[in-house]
Amino acid sequence: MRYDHQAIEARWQARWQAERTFATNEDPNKPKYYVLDMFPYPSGAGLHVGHPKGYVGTDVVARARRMMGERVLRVMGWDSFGLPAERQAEREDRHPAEITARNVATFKAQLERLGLSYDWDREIATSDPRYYKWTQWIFLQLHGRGLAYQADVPVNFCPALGTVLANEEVKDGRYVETGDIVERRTMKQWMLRITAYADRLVDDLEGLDWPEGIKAQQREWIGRSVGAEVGFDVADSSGRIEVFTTRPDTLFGGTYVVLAPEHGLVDGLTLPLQRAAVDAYRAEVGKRSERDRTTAAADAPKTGVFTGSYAVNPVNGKRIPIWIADYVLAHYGTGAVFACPAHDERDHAFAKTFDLPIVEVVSGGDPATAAYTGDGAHVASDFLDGLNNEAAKAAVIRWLEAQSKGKGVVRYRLRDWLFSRQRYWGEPFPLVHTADGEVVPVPEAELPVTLPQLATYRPEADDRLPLARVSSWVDTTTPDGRPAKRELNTMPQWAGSCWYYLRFLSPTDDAVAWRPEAERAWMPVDLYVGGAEHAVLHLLYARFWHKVLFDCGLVSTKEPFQRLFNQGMIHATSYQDARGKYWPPSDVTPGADGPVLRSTGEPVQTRLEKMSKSKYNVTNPDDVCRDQGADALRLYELFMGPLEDGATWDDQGVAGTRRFLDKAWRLVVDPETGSLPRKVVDEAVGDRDVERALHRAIRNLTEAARVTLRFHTCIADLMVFVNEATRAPRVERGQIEDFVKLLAPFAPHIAEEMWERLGHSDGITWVAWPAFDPAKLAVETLPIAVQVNGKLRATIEVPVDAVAADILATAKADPAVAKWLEGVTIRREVVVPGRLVNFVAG
RNA sequence: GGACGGGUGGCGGAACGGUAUACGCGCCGGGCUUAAAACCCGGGUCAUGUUGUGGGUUCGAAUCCCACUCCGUCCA
Repeated sequence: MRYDHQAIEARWQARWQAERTFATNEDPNKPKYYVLDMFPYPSGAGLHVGHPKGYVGTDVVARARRMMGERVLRVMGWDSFGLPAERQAEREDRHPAEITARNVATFKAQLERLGLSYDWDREIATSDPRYYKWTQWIFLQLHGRGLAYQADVPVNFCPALGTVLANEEVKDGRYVETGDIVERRTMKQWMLRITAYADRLVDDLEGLDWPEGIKAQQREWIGRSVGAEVGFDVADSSGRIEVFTTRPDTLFGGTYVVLAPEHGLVDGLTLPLQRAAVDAYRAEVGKRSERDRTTAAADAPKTGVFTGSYAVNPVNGKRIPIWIADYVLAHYGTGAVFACPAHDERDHAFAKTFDLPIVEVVSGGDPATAAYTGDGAHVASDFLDGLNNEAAKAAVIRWLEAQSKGKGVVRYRLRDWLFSRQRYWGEPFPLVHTADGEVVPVPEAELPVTLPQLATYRPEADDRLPLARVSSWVDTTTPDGRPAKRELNTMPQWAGSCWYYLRFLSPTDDAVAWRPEAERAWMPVDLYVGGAEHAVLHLLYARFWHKVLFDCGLVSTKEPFQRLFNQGMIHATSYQDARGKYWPPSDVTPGADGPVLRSTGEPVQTRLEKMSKSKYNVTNPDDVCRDQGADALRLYELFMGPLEDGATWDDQGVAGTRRFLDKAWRLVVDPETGSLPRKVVDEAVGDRDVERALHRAIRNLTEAARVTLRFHTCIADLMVFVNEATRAPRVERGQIEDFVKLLAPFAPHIAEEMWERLGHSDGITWVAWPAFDPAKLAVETLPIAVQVNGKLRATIEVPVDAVAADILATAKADPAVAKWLEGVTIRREVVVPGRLVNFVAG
């Protein structure tokens, strides 16, 4: 009786579905655990084996924790609004909803085949009117709090798509998804005031159990800098230069001012004698990209030109020269800086190059040789003398404000969120516009504002928005009966994913977005797993909405996602010829010096890349499930290495985990008889190796499911158990049962089958997790390494309770050790209990 | 240019101050078999060297510290 993965997997999946095995347990007496996968955008391409890596990891956590007696919320849904479906709809001349439904069905079938223990009764899709009703409702909460506003803003307009894109979607003048050209246009757009929450978005990162790198990226994205805006009067003129600085405490050391070459005041400040040099410099700088200018190393040669004019340092009245230089950028800060070469590296390099004065105002360094940016007592700074950096900053800001020469300001790199798109396949805004320009919210009772049917989704030459084409939809009335037109923009794709984790709490309730008691019962998300590519945008937007909802009293936690974990990407080998064309592996064959094209013998380059259909390096999980089984695939996904690391797909690897399952199967099913092997017995056997292997696995697995998520070593432990149990002449039935329980989170189908064959009829999902017994790891004797001067010379076996003196005596008696101790004086004897002894001799 | 990871057998990785390479892949040899697949067993003794390179701390460093170097990811 061989292990027939297809029959077993089909059978148990059917049974789980029929019995609603994974329906969420809401027993309030159990500890709660909300484990969430970042839900996918259901693309037309379907899943490849890279997608489910995180899902399998969370499934192990969910299944293990259920067995540990916790109530687990484990759900899946679809981020199903978005441009790709709209474009696919154009190509196929079908409705985006139809395309989306088809893609969702494909994704869902693929996920179901993996045996993931989702509570499918809670499935949601952001493009479902029952869902986006509430997205619109949340928008109204933001609107009502003054956090949504319209503004004429320069936007990234993509003519090919007929829509505006967020900054994050544009790189080097092109849409990151398609490579279409993007241009700047000024348009009236909806904005969300995320900047109002900037401080809290930075500060509340503190208590989150997130990877440090992700927190750092969010902080950097928000880019809070605390400093001052300081006015420098232009000498002999009425002009004034506004300067932003994070180091106002060093104002007394300011020896010149630098403007960006593009700064509006430059023309007026340039004296006739300097005109030619300034113009030439500006022309030169114009040729360099901003990227170039900021990338220049701190020690790169500094360039710049004196304008001929002087400014007055507001703190000491000194006349200081005004320069222009490319290291100052026009639209960063105010486009102007005051330079304190003693305490800023770039200013220092600049001052050295042009022989400008360097005045030390913070003690602790040597300004003649390098800028000192650390803390220290201020000197030569009048009323700041003796203060440290922090105190001096506060003091100088107070002084500037009192003198009306400046003020303390906090600047952010973060901009308000451009929230409208000129697309069809997104949430309509629940707003109408009256003829006199009033914006009126649609009453909550009339939500959702559903999308109308359109004949075509293609952008038209007149740049009219898609929704403008349906006048019966556009023309409406305000609640008090005045004629009005509906808002024609739709929301960006980020909208739906900003709050989906809340909808999962009561997904079928049409009366509320989520039930408050369910929110209190489950939030926050205990473990959120997804790709690091969402480090900034999705996670920042969702945190922002969550905080607004918190302020509205609609959620009880400040933050939505307590622990964040990023799974690594799966790569696979791709083959590219000299022209850059990709070839499928079937067209490539090994040659004398590396792989070549089968057809022409032309050499091809191999690279490890992210899986992608266009690179012909995808592996479809359906194929793996068919050939090796979902259980073998699940095991391999996790066995490849640490969950957070990238890994390379290798078909041989799945064969390995499949072999492991075959071997495990034979522990429970005798291939000859089809029943339990004779070696599995009910009485105690007392095989310490088997027992130790089992409890090592229990300990490691328990820890992995609770904390570490280091499942690859757990699988190794399960393999060790199987190897030990296979080798042993007799094994206790209880040990086999415990092993099957441990296997269940990883390979649930085969585990269910084995569990049933062991005589249990009620399924393994809710069976109690095995208890770890440290005594079972105990041994009678221990191998002790014996080192002489740190080098291993022998290994001795001693009783666990041996005292140091006995261990040393045994060690010295060992011939291999004695040889090295002959004729030398032992100066020190190091004994590490249970580990080693080291003789330091000389 | 900056930030964050990371360089360990032929390969993925384990160990994260105490016997470096658990577990798996591949390869080689042997067994079983008429043969193959599957499966099972084995892959070294002593010495020396050895975890990207160089230095430091320590009785002892893959592990901690410093410098360098290379690779990856993100940000500019």
